[in-house]
Amino acid sequence: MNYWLVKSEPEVFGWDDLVKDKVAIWDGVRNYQARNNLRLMKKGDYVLFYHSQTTKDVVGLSEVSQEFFQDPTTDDPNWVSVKLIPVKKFVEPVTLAALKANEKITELIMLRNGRLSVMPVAKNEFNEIIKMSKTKI
DNA sequence: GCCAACGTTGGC
DNA sequence: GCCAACGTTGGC
Repeated sequence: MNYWLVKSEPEVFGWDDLVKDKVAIWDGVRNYQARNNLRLMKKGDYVLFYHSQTTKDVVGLSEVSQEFFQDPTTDDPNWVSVKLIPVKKFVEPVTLAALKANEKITELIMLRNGRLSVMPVAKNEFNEIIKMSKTKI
């Protein structure tokens, strides 16, 4: 099983929207690196859900419910989507500042490349983030 | 609102 | 194939 993190602007599509809709089609990705990561996602992989721009925190855990398929918002076969379902809202959101301050979190791509919207997370760092969220999975 | 970082585009 | 210019993202 692999671990991932996706970024979303809550004003466009936030955690509450995911819960309300019960499933999200993760479409509109137009970046090759992010696209490559979408293609590597397997059903059942855990996906951290991060709110960019506003609160800048990881707010919950989601899961891949369907592996990649043609992005329905374009006919260009370069672009793919996956489906995500909510697993659990974090008891305490994990802020970007807290991630930066945690010495155990060193590889997280977001801390170096602020622009990538879909990225892998190392297992030990994933576990650390879950621990920081005070949430039982 | 500004600016840094980075990806993409297009001229050569 | 290189590199400058430009656009976009996202933190501050």
